[in-house]
Amino acid sequence: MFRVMHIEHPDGGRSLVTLADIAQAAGVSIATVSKVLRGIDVGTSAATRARIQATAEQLGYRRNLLVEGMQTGRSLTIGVVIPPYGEFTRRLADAIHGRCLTHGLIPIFHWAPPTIRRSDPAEAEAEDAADERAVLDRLLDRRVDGVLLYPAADGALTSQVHVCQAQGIPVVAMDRCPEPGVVDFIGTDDAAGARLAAEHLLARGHRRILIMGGEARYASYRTRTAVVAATVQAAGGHCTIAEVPNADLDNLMPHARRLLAEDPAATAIALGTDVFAPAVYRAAQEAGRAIPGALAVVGFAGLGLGSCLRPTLTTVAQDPESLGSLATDRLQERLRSAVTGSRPWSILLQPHLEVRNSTGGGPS
Amino acid sequence: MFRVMHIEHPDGGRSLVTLADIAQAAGVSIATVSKVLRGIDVGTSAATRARIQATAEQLGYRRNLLVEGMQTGRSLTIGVVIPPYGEFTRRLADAIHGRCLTHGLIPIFHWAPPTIRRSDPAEAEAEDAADERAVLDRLLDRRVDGVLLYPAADGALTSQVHVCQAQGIPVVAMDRCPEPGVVDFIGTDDAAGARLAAEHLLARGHRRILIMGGEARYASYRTRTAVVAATVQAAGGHCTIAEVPNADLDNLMPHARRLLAEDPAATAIALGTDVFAPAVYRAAQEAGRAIPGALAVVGFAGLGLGSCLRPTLTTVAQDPESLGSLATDRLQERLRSAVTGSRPWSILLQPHLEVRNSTGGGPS
DNA sequence: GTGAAAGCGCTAACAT
DNA sequence: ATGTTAGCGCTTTCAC
Repeated sequence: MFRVMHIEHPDGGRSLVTLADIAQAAGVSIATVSKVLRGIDVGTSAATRARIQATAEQLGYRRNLLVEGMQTGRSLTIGVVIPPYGEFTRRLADAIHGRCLTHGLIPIFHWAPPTIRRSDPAEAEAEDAADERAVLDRLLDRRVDGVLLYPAADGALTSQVHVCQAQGIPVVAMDRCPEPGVVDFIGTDDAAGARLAAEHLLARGHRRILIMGGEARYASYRTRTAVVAATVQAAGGHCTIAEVPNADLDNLMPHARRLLAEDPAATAIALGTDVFAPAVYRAAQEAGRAIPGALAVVGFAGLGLGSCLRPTLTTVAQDPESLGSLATDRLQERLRSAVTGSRPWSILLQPHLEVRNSTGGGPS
Repeated sequence: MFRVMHIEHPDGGRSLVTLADIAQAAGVSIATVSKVLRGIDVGTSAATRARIQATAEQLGYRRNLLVEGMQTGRSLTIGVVIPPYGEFTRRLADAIHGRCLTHGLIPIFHWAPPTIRRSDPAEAEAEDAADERAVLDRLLDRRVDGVLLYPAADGALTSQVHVCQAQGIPVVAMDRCPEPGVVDFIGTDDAAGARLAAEHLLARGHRRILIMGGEARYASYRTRTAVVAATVQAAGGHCTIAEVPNADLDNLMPHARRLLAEDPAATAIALGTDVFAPAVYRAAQEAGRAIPGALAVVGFAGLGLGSCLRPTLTTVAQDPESLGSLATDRLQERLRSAVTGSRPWSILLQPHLEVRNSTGGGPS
């Protein structure tokens, strides 16, 4: 096979130019070209350096990261496993992507394929786990240098984390933790957030409070529900709690109606997630209860949705941007200090209360 | 459930199992292992095959796609360039990802880094272009097999498309076209959508109609605005048009207010995108105009936002899922038939009207 | 200062 | 039915 080499202007038809091509064109060895192009200073003369740079540029050379990756054992990619659940994860992904670019890494995103929901939760969970496993394997096949994990549930993927660690591939878990203390973890302080929500309602005089909590199999939702309830009760209030599945508006409505009906004397409702808000708003409307007059609502997440709703939703705002940035930066550190450096690291981001109209506060 | 493997690797643990390891353990040659593991039938005996499979499994072999990619010239990855503009692109990305998995490909997403908005549009555009260029280059460095492109604007990236094509890397453009007729393209039929919107308003008796159009430098927005106006005028109606930048709620408000004030006799407004709706809703409220009673609103996009708003937003619904799936499938075809197969392909998806409350129709 | 040479882990012709 | 032999494009000693 012969190689056709055109010398054209920079943007011209660049085909697969190799170091060998440059070496030949510049009259030096491949080794020298390699060193110069990667900025490794072994005392190459300025003249040679310039000539090589120019030749490379002229031939339209592009590094081959597949080969470099194989060669150096560093593919300059990281794997990111995220489920496709909407705005939160999207913002998270954006943040990760941004930080990766500044680190010269490229993230390979792998949202676990949307699982067909089984009626049997255990079955569904098993399937989720299998999916995520497969996904992680595919990432490892690509020889990613590290992995950012957003497990489907707490405790998911522990075995996969071990596989990674055994291979010396750093892992940072986000939002949900596969195995506390064993892997770097960064999440949100749900307890603190729940306290903010509860105290806000208490401060506004509410004592009978509904809690529309998310699925209890997620630690985040468990914590939020429990802490709101505890805080309210400690203040002499009373809570009525419902556990509600993650679903779309239509499927959420029955739950919302039922909960509102369960304690008509309740004057406020705390949500496990902003996602429940539209259903609650509509159910309240159906029941002829004005928000915030007859029912105050506080969400959890800080999604954009909250400011679209009328009245705007008071919510405990999380910070997916920081979550993503910090996780990425941490992973990068692990990557740099090669091996198992310091102890696993575990930090919780503090959410803050975004007071808006659904609790009678805020501007606009 | 999971099997614990205590295979101490001679290499000190860090390095992964290679074909050579398997070959040695199974007492065969590397080539045979390679063939068996890739399912290439050259008449290998069932016994050998089984032995190799078992050994590979036992040693926990994982293929090295970096090497395979270098070797075969097919990295089994595709590059996806998408700007980070929210729900639409997120749904698009999801669809792409899903289809990639079924094709055994892995998408490498690269949303162009959010540009700092320059006051000078030309400058901003130049910057966008530079960003996207860099992004595409990074993808090519990774030796992606193909590229899915969502250009920042029509006509963007044309030179990059040529680079790809010169290298034999298939490109499919989505939603906006770098260069009609030169590259595979799939988009939405904006004209048809605009007609749907206009005819809907006309059918409801509206004759004085406001158009809050998106930035005219995007062909989509230009088309939507022009076709709505033309359709309305053809029916003897009258339009007042404003071009509005893509911005957040606060920055949108002045535009919305101004437009509403400009023709107080107008009874309806057509939006270039659903994103404008919250601002219009608020401006209408400020002006004491009820929706849909005193002002009918029709959006364009079909975002989830529309069903959160009260009243729910009638909108021309696009279909990012189909867009992504079709684009991916098309790229896959190009990948299979190796070289420049058939003529560039260009199709437009038909949007449909989602009638909801903001025009006085629909349920709920 | 620069280059020759030995791989990296794998695929793919060609032998046997 | 299986093994041998070249590479792929690059990095990395270690000579000259």
